[in-house]
Amino acid sequence: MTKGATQGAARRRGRRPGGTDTRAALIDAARAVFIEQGYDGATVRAIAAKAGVDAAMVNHWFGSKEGLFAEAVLKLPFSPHELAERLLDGDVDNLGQRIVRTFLTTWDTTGGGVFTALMRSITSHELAAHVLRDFLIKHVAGQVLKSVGIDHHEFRATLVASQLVGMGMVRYVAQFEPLASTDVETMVAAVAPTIQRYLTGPIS
Amino acid sequence: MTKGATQGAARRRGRRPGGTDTRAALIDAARAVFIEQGYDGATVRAIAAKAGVDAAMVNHWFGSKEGLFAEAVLKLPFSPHELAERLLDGDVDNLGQRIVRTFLTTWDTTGGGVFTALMRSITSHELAAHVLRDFLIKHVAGQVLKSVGIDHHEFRATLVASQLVGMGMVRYVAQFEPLASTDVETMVAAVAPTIQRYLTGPIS
DNA sequence: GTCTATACAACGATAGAC
DNA sequence: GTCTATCGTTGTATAGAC
Repeated sequence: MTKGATQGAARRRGRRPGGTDTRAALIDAARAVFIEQGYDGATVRAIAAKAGVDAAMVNHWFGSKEGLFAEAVLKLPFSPHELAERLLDGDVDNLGQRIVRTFLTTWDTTGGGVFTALMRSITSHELAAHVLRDFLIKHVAGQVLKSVGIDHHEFRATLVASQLVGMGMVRYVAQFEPLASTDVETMVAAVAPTIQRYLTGPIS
Repeated sequence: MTKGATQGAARRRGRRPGGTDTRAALIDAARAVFIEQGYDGATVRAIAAKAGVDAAMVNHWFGSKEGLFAEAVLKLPFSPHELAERLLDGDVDNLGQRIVRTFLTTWDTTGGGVFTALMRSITSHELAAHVLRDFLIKHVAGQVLKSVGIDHHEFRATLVASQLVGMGMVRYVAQFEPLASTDVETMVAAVAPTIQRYLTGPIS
């Protein structure tokens, strides 16, 4: 659209003059459209149109729609190493609070639409669930729980994930009130004890 | 819908002999296919084939695919009153346990695919989220929490929902191990205290 | 001159509508 | 059944960078 899809006359064939980065434009457009429409709802043509290029460019640069999806949506907007470090910076007894607070502020500021897109991808595209699982378990949960150093750390990790995912589903996707509009600190007070118990408390 | 007036004598041609109810057969088939494939994945043709009728019948009876979806999926064969009664049959101190156990045994026996379908509908179909929310909050959560009789019952209800939805997402949709394979009683031991605190404990 | 990023046309499949 | 629209994808000619 604003990207200069058709600048007055018909788009010219051939290589564009220097500086344009079709690949990056496609990733930006794909992120937006996948977020809005979901994997199946997003069409290659719509993404290409938003990027101001031809649909064939998707196959040229990413091989397929699925390749573009992997590049655009599954490359999350945060560094797992940074995240783990930030969570571990402090007392283990407050880890639950930091996790809930970080989770909510992160997704609140990104608008929640990204989280919805992620859930939509997971529910409709088996590949996404697998990739996300490996990513989370290996790079975030693994690092954090190794530092906590306690038994059943894999089970505890999935328990933590369950409460966080559910909180995101209710807050961002389904938007059940009043939870969807509850301020972050109230949420921390309510949910952090749950996370803390899953991390370091008795679970059986 | 756009039916009713046209189901008289004008539709004689091709009508099946005695007793068969194409409309009901379509709803049954649609329920199964929508559950299995999600809204986008379910095709009108597949539904019609399962019902043993022509695809044109969908348009005839329900106007469109979306009309059929509304009739089939959003009217679940589900008794909220029964559910609420079953949950309330016992001590309030064990309510968390009963909720987790009922949730898991219900969805475990239906295979988990149904839960996935529900989440898929919610994430991809805004209408479904609204209808489901009203349904749950009004008929199930409302009744249960009124009996518990405590402050902030709406907030508590959404907190409970968040843990249950998240547990289902991890167990049935994303299938994160080991939670996905953990037996029901171990899950109850781990998660019930969370639910119980959301219901009757301090949350702020 | 060579390479390649690009646009365009068209294909086969498949959907919902009529 | 047929029609029409649209999907993801592929083949190919070409404009421009190097």
